Amino acid sequence: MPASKSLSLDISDQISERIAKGELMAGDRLPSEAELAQQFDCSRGTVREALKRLAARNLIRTRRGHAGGAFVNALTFAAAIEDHAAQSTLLLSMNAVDFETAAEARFTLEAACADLACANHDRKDMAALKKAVDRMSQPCDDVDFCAHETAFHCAYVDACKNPVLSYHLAGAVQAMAPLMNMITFAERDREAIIRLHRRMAGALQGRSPNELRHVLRDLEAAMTLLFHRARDRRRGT
Amino acid sequence: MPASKSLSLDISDQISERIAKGELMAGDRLPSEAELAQQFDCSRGTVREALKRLAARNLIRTRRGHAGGAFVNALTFAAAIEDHAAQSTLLLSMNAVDFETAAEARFTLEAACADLACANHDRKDMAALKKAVDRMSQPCDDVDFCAHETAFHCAYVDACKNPVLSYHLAGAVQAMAPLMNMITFAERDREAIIRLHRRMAGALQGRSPNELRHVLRDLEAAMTLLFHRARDRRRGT
DNA sequence: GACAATTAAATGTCTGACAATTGGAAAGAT
DNA sequence: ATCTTTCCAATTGTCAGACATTTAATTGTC
Repeated sequence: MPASKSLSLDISDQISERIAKGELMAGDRLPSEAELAQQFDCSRGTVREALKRLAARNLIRTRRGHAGGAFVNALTFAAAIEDHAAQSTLLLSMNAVDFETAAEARFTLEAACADLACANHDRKDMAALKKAVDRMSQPCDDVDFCAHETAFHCAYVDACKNPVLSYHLAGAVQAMAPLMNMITFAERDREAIIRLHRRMAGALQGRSPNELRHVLRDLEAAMTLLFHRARDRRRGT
Repeated sequence: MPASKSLSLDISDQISERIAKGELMAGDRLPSEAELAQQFDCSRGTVREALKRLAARNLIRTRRGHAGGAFVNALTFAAAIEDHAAQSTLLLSMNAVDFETAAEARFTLEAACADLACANHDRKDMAALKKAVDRMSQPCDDVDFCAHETAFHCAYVDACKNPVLSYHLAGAVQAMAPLMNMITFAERDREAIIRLHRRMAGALQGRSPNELRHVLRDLEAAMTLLFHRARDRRRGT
Protein backbone atom coordinates (compact mmCIF):
# COMPACT_ATOMS: atom_id res chain seq x y z
CA MET A 1 0.00 0.00 0.00
CA PRO A 2 1.50 3.31 -1.04
CA ALA A 3 1.67 6.07 1.52
CA SER A 4 -1.44 8.21 1.31
CA LYS A 5 -1.07 11.83 0.34
CA SER A 6 -3.14 12.99 3.24
CA LEU A 7 -5.16 11.38 5.94
CA SER A 8 -8.40 13.18 5.21
CA LEU A 9 -8.15 12.24 1.53
CA ASP A 10 -7.65 8.65 2.58
CA ILE A 11 -10.77 8.73 4.72
CA SER A 12 -12.97 10.30 2.07
CA ASP A 13 -11.73 7.76 -0.45
CA GLN A 14 -12.51 4.86 1.84
CA ILE A 15 -16.02 6.10 2.54
CA SER A 16 -16.81 6.98 -1.06
CA GLU A 17 -15.63 3.54 -2.11
CA ARG A 18 -18.00 1.93 0.35
CA ILE A 19 -20.82 4.03 -1.08
CA ALA A 20 -19.92 3.14 -4.66
CA LYS A 21 -19.78 -0.55 -3.77
CA GLY A 22 -23.21 -0.39 -2.24
CA GLU A 23 -22.10 -1.24 1.28
CA LEU A 24 -23.53 2.10 2.31
CA MET A 25 -26.96 2.58 0.81
CA ALA A 26 -28.88 5.78 0.28
CA GLY A 27 -30.39 6.94 3.54
CA ASP A 28 -27.86 5.13 5.71
CA ARG A 29 -26.36 7.13 8.53
CA LEU A 30 -22.63 7.27 8.92
CA PRO A 31 -21.13 7.11 12.41
CA SER A 32 -20.85 10.48 14.10
CA GLU A 33 -17.76 12.56 13.51
CA ALA A 34 -16.44 11.64 16.94
CA GLU A 35 -16.90 7.93 16.26
CA LEU A 36 -15.27 8.19 12.85
CA ALA A 37 -12.36 10.04 14.43
CA GLN A 38 -11.91 7.12 16.81
CA GLN A 39 -12.22 4.54 14.04
CA PHE A 40 -9.66 6.24 11.82
CA ASP A 41 -7.54 7.27 14.80
CA CYS A 42 -7.48 10.93 13.95
CA SER A 43 -9.00 14.19 15.06
CA ARG A 44 -12.52 15.36 14.39
CA GLY A 45 -11.28 18.16 12.18
CA THR A 46 -9.65 15.69 9.83
CA VAL A 47 -12.83 13.63 9.63
CA ARG A 48 -14.81 16.77 8.92
CA GLU A 49 -12.61 17.68 5.98
CA ALA A 50 -13.17 14.24 4.54
CA LEU A 51 -16.93 14.57 4.99
CA LYS A 52 -16.94 18.00 3.38
CA ARG A 53 -15.28 16.47 0.34
CA LEU A 54 -18.01 13.86 0.10
CA ALA A 55 -20.69 16.50 0.61
CA ALA A 56 -19.20 18.52 -2.25
CA ARG A 57 -19.73 15.52 -4.50
CA ASN A 58 -23.30 15.20 -3.24
CA LEU A 59 -22.55 11.77 -1.84
CA ILE A 60 -23.70 12.69 1.65
CA ARG A 61 -25.69 15.37 3.39
CA THR A 62 -25.35 16.36 7.03
CA ARG A 63 -28.00 17.26 9.54
CA ARG A 64 -27.43 18.84 12.87
CA GLY A 65 -29.13 18.06 16.12
CA HIS A 66 -30.04 15.09 18.21
CA ALA A 67 -30.71 12.49 15.52
CA GLY A 68 -28.40 14.24 13.09
CA GLY A 69 -25.27 13.10 11.39
CA ALA A 70 -24.08 12.34 7.89
CA PHE A 71 -26.47 10.47 5.62
CA VAL A 72 -25.80 8.84 2.28
CA ASN A 73 -27.53 10.77 -0.47
CA ALA A 74 -29.82 9.28 -3.10
CA LEU A 75 -28.10 10.92 -6.09
CA THR A 76 -31.24 11.56 -8.10
CA PHE A 77 -31.17 12.19 -11.80
CA ALA A 78 -32.41 15.73 -11.22
CA ALA A 79 -29.48 16.56 -8.95
CA ALA A 80 -27.01 14.83 -11.25
CA ILE A 81 -28.30 16.78 -14.23
CA GLU A 82 -27.83 20.05 -12.39
CA ASP A 83 -24.27 19.18 -11.42
CA HIS A 84 -23.46 17.90 -14.86
CA ALA A 85 -24.73 21.06 -16.52
CA ALA A 86 -22.74 23.28 -14.17
CA GLN A 87 -19.59 21.24 -14.66
CA SER A 88 -19.97 21.24 -18.44
CA THR A 89 -20.49 24.99 -18.45
CA LEU A 90 -17.36 25.50 -16.40
CA LEU A 91 -15.37 23.18 -18.64
CA LEU A 92 -16.33 25.09 -21.77
CA SER A 93 -15.66 28.47 -20.23
CA MET A 94 -12.30 27.57 -18.72
CA ASN A 95 -11.07 26.04 -21.93
CA ALA A 96 -12.36 28.86 -24.11
CA VAL A 97 -14.16 26.38 -26.35
CA ASP A 98 -15.32 28.12 -29.50
CA PHE A 99 -18.97 28.33 -30.46
CA GLU A 100 -18.68 26.00 -33.45
CA THR A 101 -17.23 23.16 -31.43
CA ALA A 102 -19.81 23.41 -28.68
CA ALA A 103 -22.65 23.81 -31.15
CA GLU A 104 -21.45 20.89 -33.24
CA ALA A 105 -21.42 18.69 -30.15
CA ARG A 106 -24.82 19.87 -28.99
CA PHE A 107 -26.66 19.56 -32.29
CA THR A 108 -24.99 16.30 -33.19
CA LEU A 109 -26.19 14.82 -29.93
CA GLU A 110 -29.64 16.32 -30.28
CA ALA A 111 -29.95 14.88 -33.75
CA ALA A 112 -29.28 11.48 -32.24
CA CYS A 113 -32.47 11.83 -30.22
CA ALA A 114 -34.70 12.34 -33.25
CA ASP A 115 -35.79 8.74 -33.65
CA LEU A 116 -36.50 8.10 -29.98
CA ALA A 117 -38.21 11.43 -29.44
CA CYS A 118 -40.50 10.89 -32.41
CA ALA A 119 -41.30 7.38 -31.28
CA ASN A 120 -41.89 8.07 -27.59
CA HIS A 121 -43.20 11.59 -27.10
CA ASP A 122 -46.61 12.08 -25.52
CA ARG A 123 -49.03 14.92 -24.96
CA LYS A 124 -47.16 16.26 -21.95
CA ASP A 125 -43.98 16.61 -23.95
CA MET A 126 -45.74 18.51 -26.70
CA ALA A 127 -47.31 20.77 -24.10
CA ALA A 128 -43.90 21.50 -22.58
CA LEU A 129 -42.51 22.33 -26.01
CA LYS A 130 -45.42 24.63 -26.77
CA LYS A 131 -45.03 26.37 -23.43
CA ALA A 132 -41.34 26.98 -24.04
CA VAL A 133 -41.82 28.34 -27.54
CA ASP A 134 -44.65 30.55 -26.33
CA ARG A 135 -42.35 32.04 -23.75
CA MET A 136 -39.75 32.65 -26.41
CA SER A 137 -42.41 34.62 -28.29
CA GLN A 138 -43.17 36.86 -25.33
CA PRO A 139 -41.17 40.05 -24.89
CA CYS A 140 -38.14 39.29 -22.75
CA ASP A 141 -34.45 40.05 -22.59
CA ASP A 142 -31.87 37.98 -24.43
CA VAL A 143 -30.87 35.95 -21.39
CA ASP A 144 -34.45 34.86 -20.79
CA PHE A 145 -34.89 34.16 -24.48
CA CYS A 146 -31.92 31.79 -24.36
CA ALA A 147 -33.21 30.20 -21.17
CA HIS A 148 -36.54 29.45 -22.83
CA GLU A 149 -34.69 28.07 -25.83
CA THR A 150 -32.72 25.82 -23.53
CA ALA A 151 -35.91 24.68 -21.83
CA PHE A 152 -37.38 23.82 -25.21
CA HIS A 153 -34.46 21.59 -26.09
CA CYS A 154 -34.44 19.93 -22.68
CA ALA A 155 -38.10 19.11 -23.14
CA TYR A 156 -37.33 17.71 -26.57
CA VAL A 157 -34.66 15.44 -25.14
CA ASP A 158 -36.92 14.34 -22.31
CA ALA A 159 -39.42 13.20 -24.93
CA CYS A 160 -37.09 10.28 -25.63
CA LYS A 161 -38.22 8.88 -22.28
CA ASN A 162 -34.73 7.76 -21.44
CA PRO A 163 -33.44 9.40 -18.25
CA VAL A 164 -29.85 8.41 -18.96
CA LEU A 165 -30.03 10.15 -22.30
CA SER A 166 -31.58 13.22 -20.67
CA TYR A 167 -28.76 13.27 -18.19
CA HIS A 168 -26.01 13.15 -20.77
CA LEU A 169 -27.63 15.69 -23.04
CA ALA A 170 -28.40 18.14 -20.25
CA GLY A 171 -24.72 18.98 -20.14
CA ALA A 172 -24.44 19.48 -23.88
CA VAL A 173 -27.57 21.61 -24.11
CA GLN A 174 -27.26 23.74 -21.01
CA ALA A 175 -23.54 24.38 -21.33
CA MET A 176 -24.26 26.29 -24.54
CA ALA A 177 -26.18 28.95 -22.63
CA PRO A 178 -23.23 31.23 -21.80
CA LEU A 179 -22.09 31.17 -25.41
CA MET A 180 -25.59 31.91 -26.67
CA ASN A 181 -25.82 34.74 -24.18
CA MET A 182 -23.12 36.54 -26.11
CA ILE A 183 -25.58 36.91 -28.99
CA THR A 184 -27.85 39.95 -29.20
CA PHE A 185 -31.10 38.83 -30.76
CA ALA A 186 -32.73 41.45 -32.95
CA GLU A 187 -36.48 41.22 -33.41
CA ARG A 188 -36.26 39.55 -36.80
CA ASP A 189 -33.60 37.14 -35.45
CA ARG A 190 -35.99 36.00 -32.78
CA GLU A 191 -38.72 35.48 -35.32
CA ALA A 192 -36.45 33.27 -37.40
CA ILE A 193 -35.33 31.26 -34.37
CA ILE A 194 -38.89 30.87 -33.13
CA ARG A 195 -39.99 29.73 -36.59
CA LEU A 196 -37.34 27.03 -36.54
CA HIS A 197 -38.50 25.86 -33.14
CA ARG A 198 -42.09 25.70 -34.29
CA ARG A 199 -40.89 23.59 -37.19
CA MET A 200 -39.10 21.34 -34.73
CA ALA A 201 -42.26 20.91 -32.70
CA GLY A 202 -44.18 20.22 -35.88
CA ALA A 203 -41.72 17.56 -37.00
CA LEU A 204 -42.00 15.91 -33.62
CA GLN A 205 -45.78 16.05 -33.74
CA GLY A 206 -45.69 14.49 -37.20
CA ARG A 207 -43.17 11.95 -35.92
CA SER A 208 -40.79 12.70 -38.73
CA PRO A 209 -37.22 12.21 -37.53
CA ASN A 210 -35.70 13.17 -40.86
CA GLU A 211 -37.45 16.53 -40.87
CA LEU A 212 -36.36 16.96 -37.25
CA ARG A 213 -32.72 16.39 -38.11
CA HIS A 214 -33.06 18.79 -41.00
CA VAL A 215 -34.42 21.55 -38.78
CA LEU A 216 -31.68 20.96 -36.24
CA ARG A 217 -29.07 21.50 -38.94
CA ASP A 218 -30.78 24.73 -39.96
CA LEU A 219 -30.95 25.83 -36.36
CA GLU A 220 -27.23 25.18 -35.86
CA ALA A 221 -26.46 27.21 -38.96
CA ALA A 222 -28.71 30.06 -37.85
CA MET A 223 -27.24 30.18 -34.38
CA THR A 224 -23.69 30.09 -35.67
CA LEU A 225 -24.44 32.92 -38.07
CA LEU A 226 -25.93 35.07 -35.32
CA PHE A 227 -22.98 34.38 -33.10
CA HIS A 228 -20.49 35.39 -35.76
CA ARG A 229 -22.40 38.55 -36.49
CA ALA A 230 -22.41 39.49 -32.82
CA ARG A 231 -18.71 38.74 -32.51
CA ASP A 232 -17.79 40.76 -35.61
CA ARG A 233 -19.86 43.69 -34.46
CA ARG A 234 -18.10 43.61 -31.13
CA ARG A 235 -14.71 43.55 -32.79
CA GLY A 236 -15.65 46.35 -35.14
CA THR A 237 -16.57 48.78 -32.42
CA MET B 1 -29.44 38.41 0.90
CA PRO B 2 -30.84 35.39 2.74
CA ALA B 3 -28.95 34.02 5.68
CA SER B 4 -26.42 31.44 4.60
CA LYS B 5 -26.80 27.85 5.72
CA SER B 6 -23.25 27.64 6.91
CA LEU B 7 -20.23 29.88 6.84
CA SER B 8 -17.90 27.44 5.14
CA LEU B 9 -20.48 26.82 2.42
CA ASP B 10 -20.77 30.53 1.93
CA ILE B 11 -17.03 30.88 1.52
CA SER B 12 -16.71 28.03 -0.97
CA ASP B 13 -19.62 29.44 -2.96
CA GLN B 14 -18.06 32.87 -3.11
CA ILE B 15 -14.72 31.54 -4.27
CA SER B 16 -16.17 29.14 -6.81
CA GLU B 17 -18.26 31.95 -8.23
CA ARG B 18 -15.16 34.05 -8.69
CA ILE B 19 -13.53 31.16 -10.51
CA ALA B 20 -16.56 30.61 -12.73
CA LYS B 21 -16.71 34.31 -13.58
CA GLY B 22 -13.09 34.29 -14.59
CA GLU B 23 -11.93 36.67 -11.88
CA LEU B 24 -9.67 33.91 -10.68
CA MET B 25 -7.85 32.33 -13.60
CA ALA B 26 -6.19 28.95 -13.80
CA GLY B 27 -2.84 29.05 -12.05
CA ASP B 28 -3.76 31.95 -9.80
CA ARG B 29 -2.89 31.54 -6.18
CA LEU B 30 -5.52 32.13 -3.54
CA PRO B 31 -4.59 33.96 -0.36
CA SER B 32 -3.23 31.72 2.37
CA GLU B 33 -5.65 30.07 4.73
CA ALA B 34 -4.72 32.51 7.47
CA GLU B 35 -5.36 35.48 5.19
CA LEU B 36 -8.67 34.08 4.00
CA ALA B 37 -9.66 33.51 7.61
CA GLN B 38 -9.01 37.18 8.27
CA GLN B 39 -10.87 38.30 5.14
CA PHE B 40 -13.93 36.25 5.94
CA ASP B 41 -13.59 36.87 9.65
CA CYS B 42 -13.62 33.22 10.62
CA SER B 43 -11.26 30.53 11.82
CA ARG B 44 -8.73 28.70 9.70
CA GLY B 45 -10.63 25.45 10.12
CA THR B 46 -13.72 26.91 8.52
CA VAL B 47 -11.68 28.20 5.59
CA ARG B 48 -10.08 24.80 5.21
CA GLU B 49 -13.46 23.08 4.94
CA ALA B 50 -14.43 25.48 2.20
CA LEU B 51 -11.19 24.82 0.34
CA LYS B 52 -11.64 21.07 0.68
CA ARG B 53 -15.01 21.42 -0.98
CA LEU B 54 -13.47 23.25 -3.90
CA ALA B 55 -10.67 20.70 -4.10
CA ALA B 56 -13.25 17.92 -4.27
CA ARG B 57 -14.69 19.59 -7.36
CA ASN B 58 -11.20 19.87 -8.82
CA LEU B 59 -11.48 23.65 -8.86
CA ILE B 60 -8.31 24.10 -6.83
CA ARG B 61 -5.27 22.13 -5.78
CA THR B 62 -3.15 22.77 -2.71
CA ARG B 63 0.58 22.60 -2.31
CA ARG B 64 2.44 22.63 0.94
CA GLY B 65 5.62 24.38 1.78
CA HIS B 66 7.20 27.76 1.31
CA ALA B 67 5.59 28.93 -1.93
CA GLY B 68 2.59 26.70 -1.37
CA GLY B 69 -1.06 27.50 -1.08
CA ALA B 70 -4.25 26.93 -3.02
CA PHE B 71 -4.07 27.34 -6.78
CA VAL B 72 -6.89 27.50 -9.29
CA ASN B 73 -6.91 24.37 -11.40
CA ALA B 74 -6.94 24.27 -15.17
CA LEU B 75 -9.87 21.80 -15.45
CA THR B 76 -8.53 19.92 -18.45
CA PHE B 77 -10.76 17.84 -20.65
CA ALA B 78 -8.89 14.73 -19.55
CA ALA B 79 -9.66 15.37 -15.89
CA ALA B 80 -13.25 16.34 -16.65
CA ILE B 81 -13.77 13.16 -18.63
CA GLU B 82 -12.51 11.05 -15.76
CA ASP B 83 -14.81 12.77 -13.28
CA HIS B 84 -17.75 12.62 -15.62
CA ALA B 85 -17.29 8.91 -16.22
CA ALA B 86 -17.06 8.19 -12.50
CA GLN B 87 -20.12 10.29 -11.75
CA SER B 88 -22.14 8.66 -14.52
CA THR B 89 -21.16 5.23 -13.29
CA LEU B 90 -22.27 6.08 -9.78
CA LEU B 91 -25.53 7.53 -11.04
CA LEU B 92 -26.40 4.39 -12.96
CA SER B 93 -25.49 2.08 -10.10
CA MET B 94 -27.32 4.03 -7.40
CA ASN B 95 -30.47 4.25 -9.46
CA ALA B 96 -30.36 0.62 -10.55
CA VAL B 97 -30.70 1.64 -14.19
CA ASP B 98 -31.44 -1.39 -16.31
CA PHE B 99 -29.18 -2.53 -19.09
CA GLU B 100 -31.57 -1.64 -21.90
CA THR B 101 -31.90 1.98 -20.84
CA ALA B 102 -28.17 2.51 -20.45
CA ALA B 103 -27.43 0.68 -23.69
CA GLU B 104 -30.07 2.63 -25.58
CA ALA B 105 -28.53 5.89 -24.39
CA ARG B 106 -25.02 4.81 -25.21
CA PHE B 107 -25.66 3.42 -28.65
CA THR B 108 -27.99 6.24 -29.61
CA LEU B 109 -25.28 8.73 -28.75
CA GLU B 110 -22.59 6.71 -30.47
CA ALA B 111 -24.69 6.54 -33.62
CA ALA B 112 -24.80 10.32 -33.59
CA CYS B 113 -21.04 10.33 -34.03
CA ALA B 114 -21.09 8.29 -37.23
CA ASP B 115 -21.01 11.19 -39.67
CA LEU B 116 -18.34 13.17 -37.89
CA ALA B 117 -16.16 10.16 -37.19
CA CYS B 118 -16.29 9.06 -40.80
CA ALA B 119 -15.50 12.56 -41.99
CA ASN B 120 -12.69 13.38 -39.60
CA HIS B 121 -10.84 10.22 -38.61
CA ASP B 122 -7.15 9.92 -39.43
CA ARG B 123 -4.49 7.24 -39.35
CA LYS B 124 -3.91 7.58 -35.62
CA ASP B 125 -7.55 6.90 -34.87
CA MET B 126 -7.57 3.80 -37.02
CA ALA B 127 -4.40 2.61 -35.28
CA ALA B 128 -6.04 3.11 -31.88
CA LEU B 129 -9.09 1.16 -32.99
CA LYS B 130 -6.94 -1.67 -34.32
CA LYS B 131 -4.92 -1.77 -31.12
CA ALA B 132 -8.08 -2.03 -29.02
CA VAL B 133 -9.63 -4.77 -31.10
CA ASP B 134 -6.35 -6.68 -31.10
CA ARG B 135 -6.33 -6.59 -27.33
CA MET B 136 -9.89 -7.87 -27.30
CA SER B 137 -8.68 -10.81 -29.36
CA GLN B 138 -5.93 -11.72 -26.91
CA PRO B 139 -6.73 -14.11 -24.08
CA CYS B 140 -7.87 -12.07 -21.10
CA ASP B 141 -10.54 -12.13 -18.42
CA ASP B 142 -13.98 -10.65 -18.94
CA VAL B 143 -13.21 -7.41 -17.12
CA ASP B 144 -10.23 -6.71 -19.37
CA PHE B 145 -12.26 -7.68 -22.41
CA CYS B 146 -14.84 -5.06 -21.49
CA ALA B 147 -12.14 -2.51 -20.78
CA HIS B 148 -10.69 -3.03 -24.24
CA GLU B 149 -14.15 -2.74 -25.70
CA THR B 150 -14.63 0.54 -23.89
CA ALA B 151 -11.26 1.78 -25.16
CA PHE B 152 -12.34 0.92 -28.70
CA HIS B 153 -15.48 3.01 -28.43
CA CYS B 154 -13.67 5.91 -26.81
CA ALA B 155 -11.22 5.90 -29.70
CA TYR B 156 -14.14 5.84 -32.11
CA VAL B 157 -15.69 8.89 -30.46
CA ASP B 158 -12.36 10.70 -30.39
CA ALA B 159 -12.19 10.25 -34.16
CA CYS B 160 -14.87 12.95 -34.40
CA LYS B 161 -12.16 15.40 -33.42
CA ASN B 162 -14.53 17.30 -31.18
CA PRO B 163 -13.33 17.34 -27.56
CA VAL B 164 -16.71 18.47 -26.26
CA LEU B 165 -18.34 15.50 -27.90
CA SER B 166 -15.68 13.19 -26.46
CA TYR B 167 -16.35 14.61 -23.04
CA HIS B 168 -20.08 14.06 -23.17
CA LEU B 169 -19.81 10.59 -24.63
CA ALA B 170 -17.15 9.43 -22.22
CA GLY B 171 -19.80 9.27 -19.53
CA ALA B 172 -22.23 7.31 -21.67
CA VAL B 173 -19.62 4.84 -22.86
CA GLN B 174 -17.66 4.25 -19.69
CA ALA B 175 -20.66 4.10 -17.37
CA MET B 176 -21.75 0.94 -19.20
CA ALA B 177 -18.68 -0.93 -17.98
CA PRO B 178 -20.12 -2.20 -14.68
CA LEU B 179 -23.22 -3.46 -16.44
CA MET B 180 -21.15 -5.17 -19.13
CA ASN B 181 -19.01 -6.71 -16.44
CA MET B 182 -22.01 -8.73 -15.34
CA ILE B 183 -21.81 -10.63 -18.62
CA THR B 184 -19.73 -13.77 -18.88
CA PHE B 185 -18.31 -13.91 -22.39
CA ALA B 186 -17.98 -17.42 -23.78
CA GLU B 187 -15.39 -17.96 -26.48
CA ARG B 188 -17.89 -17.83 -29.32
CA ASP B 189 -19.51 -14.72 -27.78
CA ARG B 190 -16.20 -12.96 -27.91
CA GLU B 191 -15.70 -13.94 -31.51
CA ALA B 192 -19.08 -12.46 -32.43
CA ILE B 193 -18.39 -9.24 -30.55
CA ILE B 194 -14.93 -8.92 -32.05
CA ARG B 195 -16.36 -9.50 -35.52
CA LEU B 196 -18.80 -6.65 -34.99
CA HIS B 197 -16.01 -4.36 -33.89
CA ARG B 198 -13.92 -5.24 -36.92
CA ARG B 199 -16.95 -4.38 -39.02
CA MET B 200 -17.19 -1.06 -37.20
CA ALA B 201 -13.56 -0.31 -37.95
CA GLY B 202 -14.13 -1.31 -41.55
CA ALA B 203 -17.12 0.99 -41.91
CA LEU B 204 -15.09 3.82 -40.48
CA GLN B 205 -12.20 3.07 -42.82
CA GLY B 206 -14.62 3.06 -45.74
CA ARG B 207 -16.17 6.26 -44.39
CA SER B 208 -19.64 4.76 -44.50
CA PRO B 209 -21.76 6.24 -41.70
CA ASN B 210 -24.84 4.24 -42.64
CA GLU B 211 -22.97 0.97 -42.32
CA LEU B 212 -21.53 2.24 -39.04
CA ARG B 213 -24.97 2.93 -37.61
CA HIS B 214 -26.12 -0.46 -38.76
CA VAL B 215 -23.26 -2.23 -36.98
CA LEU B 216 -23.95 -0.23 -33.83
CA ARG B 217 -27.53 -1.45 -33.84
CA ASP B 218 -26.33 -5.01 -34.24
CA LEU B 219 -23.84 -4.52 -31.44
CA GLU B 220 -26.51 -3.18 -29.10
CA ALA B 221 -28.71 -6.18 -29.88
CA ALA B 222 -25.85 -8.61 -29.33
CA MET B 223 -24.85 -7.05 -26.03
CA THR B 224 -28.41 -6.99 -24.78
CA LEU B 225 -28.87 -10.64 -25.69
CA LEU B 226 -25.71 -11.63 -23.85
CA PHE B 227 -26.74 -9.65 -20.83
CA HIS B 228 -30.15 -11.29 -20.69
CA ARG B 229 -28.61 -14.72 -21.05
CA ALA B 230 -26.22 -14.02 -18.19
CA ARG B 231 -29.03 -12.69 -16.03
CA ASP B 232 -31.31 -15.64 -16.73
CA ARG B 233 -28.54 -18.11 -15.99
CA ARG B 234 -27.87 -16.37 -12.70
CA ARG B 235 -31.53 -16.55 -11.79
CA GLY B 236 -31.78 -20.19 -12.77
CA THR B 237 -29.01 -21.39 -10.49
C1' DG C 1 30.56 28.85 -8.08
C1' DA C 2 28.78 24.63 -5.82
C1' DC C 3 26.97 22.43 -1.97
C1' DA C 4 25.08 22.18 2.80
C1' DA C 5 22.59 24.16 6.74
C1' DT C 6 19.21 27.42 8.19
C1' DT C 7 15.02 29.68 7.98
C1' DA C 8 10.44 31.22 6.76
C1' DA C 9 5.96 30.34 4.90
C1' DA C 10 2.47 27.47 4.14
C1' DT C 11 -0.51 23.41 4.57
C1' DG C 12 -1.81 19.22 7.49
C1' DT C 13 -3.16 17.75 11.90
C1' DC C 14 -4.36 17.65 16.93
C1' DT C 15 -6.66 19.18 21.13
C1' DG C 16 -10.13 21.24 23.61
C1' DA C 17 -13.72 24.13 23.93
C1' DC C 18 -18.17 26.47 23.00
C1' DA C 19 -22.37 27.65 20.05
C1' DA C 20 -26.39 26.19 17.47
C1' DT C 21 -29.66 22.95 16.30
C1' DT C 22 -32.70 19.25 16.76
C1' DG C 23 -35.31 15.24 18.50
C1' DG C 24 -36.87 12.98 22.43
C1' DA C 25 -37.87 12.63 27.25
C1' DA C 26 -39.59 14.36 31.39
C1' DA C 27 -42.50 17.36 33.81
C1' DG C 28 -46.48 19.95 34.36
C1' DA C 29 -51.15 21.69 33.12
C1' DT C 30 -55.75 20.76 31.61
C1' DA D 1 -55.22 10.46 29.73
C1' DT D 2 -53.63 13.94 26.69
C1' DC D 3 -51.62 17.99 25.42
C1' DT D 4 -48.11 21.48 26.12
C1' DT D 5 -43.98 23.12 27.84
C1' DT D 6 -39.52 22.63 29.45
C1' DC D 7 -35.34 20.49 29.68
C1' DC D 8 -31.72 17.45 28.12
C1' DA D 9 -28.57 14.99 25.35
C1' DA D 10 -26.51 14.13 20.91
C1' DT D 11 -24.51 16.03 16.94
C1' DT D 12 -22.79 19.21 13.72
C1' DG D 13 -20.70 24.00 13.12
C1' DT D 14 -17.23 27.03 14.59
C1' DC D 15 -13.38 28.94 17.11
C1' DA D 16 -8.60 29.37 19.08
C1' DG D 17 -4.07 27.95 19.64
C1' DA D 18 -0.61 24.80 19.06
C1' DC D 19 2.64 21.56 16.79
C1' DA D 20 4.24 18.65 12.71
C1' DT D 21 5.55 18.50 7.96
C1' DT D 22 6.85 20.10 3.65
C1' DT D 23 8.99 23.15 0.48
C1' DA D 24 11.58 26.87 -1.48
C1' DA D 25 14.40 30.69 -0.73
C1' DT D 26 18.33 32.36 1.87
C1' DT D 27 22.50 32.18 4.01
C1' DG D 28 26.86 30.24 5.12
C1' DT D 29 30.85 27.53 4.01
C1' DC D 30 34.29 25.63 1.23
